[in-house]
Amino acid sequence: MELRHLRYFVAVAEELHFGKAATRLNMAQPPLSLQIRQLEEEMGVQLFQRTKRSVELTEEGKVFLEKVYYLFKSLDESIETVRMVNRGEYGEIIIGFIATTAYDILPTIIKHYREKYPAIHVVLKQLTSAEQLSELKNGTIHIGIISEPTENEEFHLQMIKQEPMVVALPIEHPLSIQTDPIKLIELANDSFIITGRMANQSHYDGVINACYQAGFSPKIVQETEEMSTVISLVSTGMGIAIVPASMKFVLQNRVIYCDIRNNDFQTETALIWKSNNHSPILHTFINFVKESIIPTL
Amino acid sequence: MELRHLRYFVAVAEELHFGKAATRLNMAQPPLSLQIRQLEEEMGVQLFQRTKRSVELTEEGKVFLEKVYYLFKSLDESIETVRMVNRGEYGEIIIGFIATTAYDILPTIIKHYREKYPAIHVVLKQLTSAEQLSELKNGTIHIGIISEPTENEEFHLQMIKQEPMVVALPIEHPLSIQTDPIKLIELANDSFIITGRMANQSHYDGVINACYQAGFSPKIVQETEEMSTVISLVSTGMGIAIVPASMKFVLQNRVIYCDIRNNDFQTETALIWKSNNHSPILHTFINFVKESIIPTL
DNA sequence: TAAAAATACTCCATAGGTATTTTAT
DNA sequence: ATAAAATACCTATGGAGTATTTTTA
Repeated sequence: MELRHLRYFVAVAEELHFGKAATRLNMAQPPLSLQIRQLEEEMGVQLFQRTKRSVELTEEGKVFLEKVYYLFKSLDESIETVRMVNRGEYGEIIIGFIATTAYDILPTIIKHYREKYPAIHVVLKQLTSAEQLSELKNGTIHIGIISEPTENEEFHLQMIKQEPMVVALPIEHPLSIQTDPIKLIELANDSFIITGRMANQSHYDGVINACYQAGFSPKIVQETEEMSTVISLVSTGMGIAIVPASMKFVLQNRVIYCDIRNNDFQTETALIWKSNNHSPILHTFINFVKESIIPTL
Repeated sequence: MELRHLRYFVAVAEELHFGKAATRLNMAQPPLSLQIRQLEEEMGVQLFQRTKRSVELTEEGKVFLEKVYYLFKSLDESIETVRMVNRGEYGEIIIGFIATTAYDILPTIIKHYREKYPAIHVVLKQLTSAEQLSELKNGTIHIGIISEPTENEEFHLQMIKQEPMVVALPIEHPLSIQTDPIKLIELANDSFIITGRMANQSHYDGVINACYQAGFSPKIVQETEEMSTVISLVSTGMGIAIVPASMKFVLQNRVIYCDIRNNDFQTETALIWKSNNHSPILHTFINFVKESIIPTL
């Protein structure tokens, strides 16, 4: 049995006339009759009641016609789905991200991406930058959102955000009433809260380095896993912290965020993916981020 | 696109080797490669990642493989369903029946028929014998269960039950204590309750005729639509009735059923269908009734 | 260099065409 | 008499085979 037989069957079933069906199929009547007979023989069932002068569907034929309509519909949908996969509009993407992006850039990207590509199943995995590199390698995530953009021939990068660092102060801190940018050296005697070097290496090293440049070594009283925990501890008055500007909206009634004077210490957020991954879904996602998110920064 | 392309695609997708797939398909490798290329061209999508030394499915190919498995499964099921229609095991049968069979023969038939042919949707329509003949003609029922078997070249008949008539007496009736069969002439002065001639012509005429043969004309005090209403009225003491023996189980605590002496007045129940209807479901049903019900009578 | 897919070509099975017959209205 | 499907026979497309080349691990 071939699809040809089914196409011919539908034509004859709809026309109920071998001659007209043949015309519609751009073929002659005898081969059409032959093909229908072949189909009936293979199925072992009479599909049409032929009375030389008129053709009608048997009960078997009526049931089969409905089934064949459904089959062709399924086939068309299958092909369309495959084409969507090809255009990066259908499938699954597993996205790794660092915790700091969860409050700012990630929700925006995912919300708009889901709206534009509703047939793609998005899986989100919160990981450190280092973990993302290893998961990219073994294929358990397709793309990462990291904060330590280090160019490399194995991976491609796309910068998506550069933001300045700000100082987070408990509301009772003496500097919290100051409206001018703070000089880092003013914090030389403060207690610092910071995410651990394991959890966020670039941030840890960045803070240490910025303080060193300012002429002091920060006194670290507490390390945490998450940036949000840092803010939470600042709010209790345990100490101060240097955090990306995007954290400004966390606990803003109990924590004061101050800009840093002459600051060139920034945190950079980038997309990262394996350079040999040519999956259309991945590249649709990358292009989506490039086109829709970056211009709004 | 033909089913051939899909069959070949499945073979290559499962073997991930054109040579082995060709062997499995009992064909040579080059035409197989050609057919797969044709399929990819028609779909406008790469299904395999060929690297001369190894073949693997692309993301598109993986999705398509699942869809194609489903398509072949649907096709197989469709063909099997059509064959079931052909064997009279799938579809719908609309059965007309007279009210008297609803208490006895009909439930038994339908219960066992449904068990044996669960894929057939049974529709039941209670109609008079006359109504069944007209509904058979216009095709709104497929088979009837009637009580006026009149042979005819347009219809075929199959007797399914012959049962004697009995007398239904209210419990307070003088004859109700009698255990011997009643002579009809003993009922000459009784009030008769009977189903109307419109509702059940053969029964009405049969009762009149039986009384006439016994030497009297029955005094009819009430006509009803349904035989069960007749029994109900008998139970109130309004009068007596002559009913088929199968009614014996209705209201048996308040109505006494007595056999009739030297009785040759019987009610006959038969299947009836259009002689030009060769639907397998219909004939499966007829054969089922012949084989399973008649031997139990 | 060896294994596997792609090319190049050849062949023939069968889908499809033409002419005609059969059959029912 | 006519319309429509079936039959008989012919043609040719393209599916499949054989031989060979290309490619890469």
